[in-house]
Amino acid sequence: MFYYLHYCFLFIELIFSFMSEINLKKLSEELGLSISSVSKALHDSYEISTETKKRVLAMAEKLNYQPNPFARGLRKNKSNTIAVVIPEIANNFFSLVIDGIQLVAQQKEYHVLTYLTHEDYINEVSTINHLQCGRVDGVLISLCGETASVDHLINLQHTGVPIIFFDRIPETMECSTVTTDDYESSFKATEHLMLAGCKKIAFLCVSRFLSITQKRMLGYQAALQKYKIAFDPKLIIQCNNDNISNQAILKKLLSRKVRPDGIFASVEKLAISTYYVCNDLKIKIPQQLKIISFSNLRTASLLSPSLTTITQPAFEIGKESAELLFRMIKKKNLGGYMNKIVLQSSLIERNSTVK
Amino acid sequence: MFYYLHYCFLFIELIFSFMSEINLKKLSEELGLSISSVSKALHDSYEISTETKKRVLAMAEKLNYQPNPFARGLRKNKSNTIAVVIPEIANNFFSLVIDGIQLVAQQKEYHVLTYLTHEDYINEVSTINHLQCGRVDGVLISLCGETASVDHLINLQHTGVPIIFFDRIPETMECSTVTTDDYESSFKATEHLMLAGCKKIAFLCVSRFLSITQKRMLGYQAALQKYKIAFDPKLIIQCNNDNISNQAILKKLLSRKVRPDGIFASVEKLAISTYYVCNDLKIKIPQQLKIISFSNLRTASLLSPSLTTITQPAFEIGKESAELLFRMIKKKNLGGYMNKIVLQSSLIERNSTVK
DNA sequence: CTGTTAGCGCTTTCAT
DNA sequence: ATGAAAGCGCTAACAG
Repeated sequence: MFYYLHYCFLFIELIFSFMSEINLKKLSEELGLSISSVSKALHDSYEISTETKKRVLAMAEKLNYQPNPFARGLRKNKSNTIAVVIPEIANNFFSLVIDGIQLVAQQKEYHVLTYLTHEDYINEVSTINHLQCGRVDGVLISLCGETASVDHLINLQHTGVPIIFFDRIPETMECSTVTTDDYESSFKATEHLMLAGCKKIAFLCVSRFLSITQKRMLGYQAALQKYKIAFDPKLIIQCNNDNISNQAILKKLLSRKVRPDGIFASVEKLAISTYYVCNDLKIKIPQQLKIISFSNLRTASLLSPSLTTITQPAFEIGKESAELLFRMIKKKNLGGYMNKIVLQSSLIERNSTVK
Repeated sequence: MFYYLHYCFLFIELIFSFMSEINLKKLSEELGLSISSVSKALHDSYEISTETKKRVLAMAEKLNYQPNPFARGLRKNKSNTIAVVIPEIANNFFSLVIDGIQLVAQQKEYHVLTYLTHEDYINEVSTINHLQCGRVDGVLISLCGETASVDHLINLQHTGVPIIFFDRIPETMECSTVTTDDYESSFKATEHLMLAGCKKIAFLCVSRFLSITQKRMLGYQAALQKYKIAFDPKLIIQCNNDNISNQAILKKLLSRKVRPDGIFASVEKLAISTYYVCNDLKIKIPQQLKIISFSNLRTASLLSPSLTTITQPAFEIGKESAELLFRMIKKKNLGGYMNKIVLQSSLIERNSTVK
């Protein structure tokens, strides 16, 4: 019995010896120096002799010393962390954006917290509120489709946290943004369909009041106008975030007696849903219906038939946004100039879509 | 001049008043209570009267008090954060996994740090080492394809951080894992090709020494054996992480005088590359070459022709992994039993691939 | 039921 | 060139 206990304690001790985090105190004891000297040495302070610095660095390396991020964060009021808030991640556009963000963050030795709102406004608000307390040095966000008010973001900005909005930006708030040429590219996309002979082009969107939806719709309307085609509000199709219900909506659209002959999907997933519905309804793409879509689908040209896309430079959006954010963090540039970066999308024609 | 300075100060003051984080001290001053009472009230301690609790809660709400995560983390030695370490994010499998992880993390009010290794061992090691110092309460990881030694992970485990490996797991380390039935599903996939008439099936992989590659290859070999087809090492094609060079490799493979009549891609991207190469070489799928692939491509059935897939339950893998991790965090179950969870993949036949 | 205080690990000012 | 000590905001043990 006692032997058992004895071993038990030995075991526990073993665990604890493993678990012992090495901190400045242990390091300094090991070196016979004071805590502050070690700290200074690790920060390459001019106050410390080269000899000592070498010893400290060697020992830190040997014991694999890693400074406690909480102690440092508490003391310096800096987290070395940024937050990325996006509607969803299982999405080619957003996962590419994150890729770009991570690249820059890694270079700057920053950590990246990711949050998903699932297009839910309540989620967005509570996520942002959790960021009020210095958990992050900056925030990158693409608004959820239901964002009604941006008060939560204004509050966050007021607490001194730099925010960069990308792609889905607020209209009623002074802020830095990274976007693409939504109006121009939508104009071109619509024109593309009309040049291919379309007369009744439906515009599919998820959230009518989102900045990008607005701009894309304006581009669509302007193109119609150029070709003297009357704008028909019945061809603006408001979908949502649920694929099943979207397919029902699209089924209804494509079963109308006067069916559209072209689809402009302002979001990738709506184009995909259209494909499935066309398959059900035996509608031939592109003979009976031509489709163009905003999309970052890497297999777009392999689809049957392939999908002509407006492709946003998602990776670059991530990179630019992150770089802009780090510039703001560095300069503590708040209340100053707000930056507006606009990148170019590219229209990728896949021959089988038109003709 | 002096006026200018004056305004300058006013401005700075304004900024600071905005930026003033409210902490327990301010809250307690506002309420005329001690800091500890406020803290206890916020934690719903039995020591505090209902009346006081109400007052405190109301004031905290009013001032939108958020506890400083660094102070709390430092004190409690707990971060309320987990890390997810994956090879890449612009990948249907991994982004779905993250989706599952985030769902669970959000429920548990945890934060999620994401790190990408880009299949680079050096990156993996340095990422893991940065996690030694209590930055996270647990780690979810899928190994990079070049992982040579797992010492960095053993070290991390020894410091007391629970680790769950998913999909790509180490072979030489006692650990908890969440995987899928790679052997069985690969067997079925290979069998599927053989039943469709294939005699020379090439096996494409990215990293030969990865656990999943091994298991998938064993399933492939076992199926060959069942159908009395001799195993040909020349049909094991080692690719890498670069699409361009992979296409060159595949081009070479498909230009052999005795060309394979079936492809089993152990990774989605290799199947896609095969499609592109076949297009170049005018090889008809599936007439001249049948393809099956591990894949989470949501548009697999829209590809031309559609791709038959073994689809791993990526979202569930994420959920299960995260849930297991939180159980370990709660129980501080280290050195104890290691859990091994195995989920089922599903073989999704798309009619156009075979026949 | 409420208040006082020590201390988590680190940085930084000041003293030597 | 090195060390002592205060304090970041919070929690928890202890005192009253």
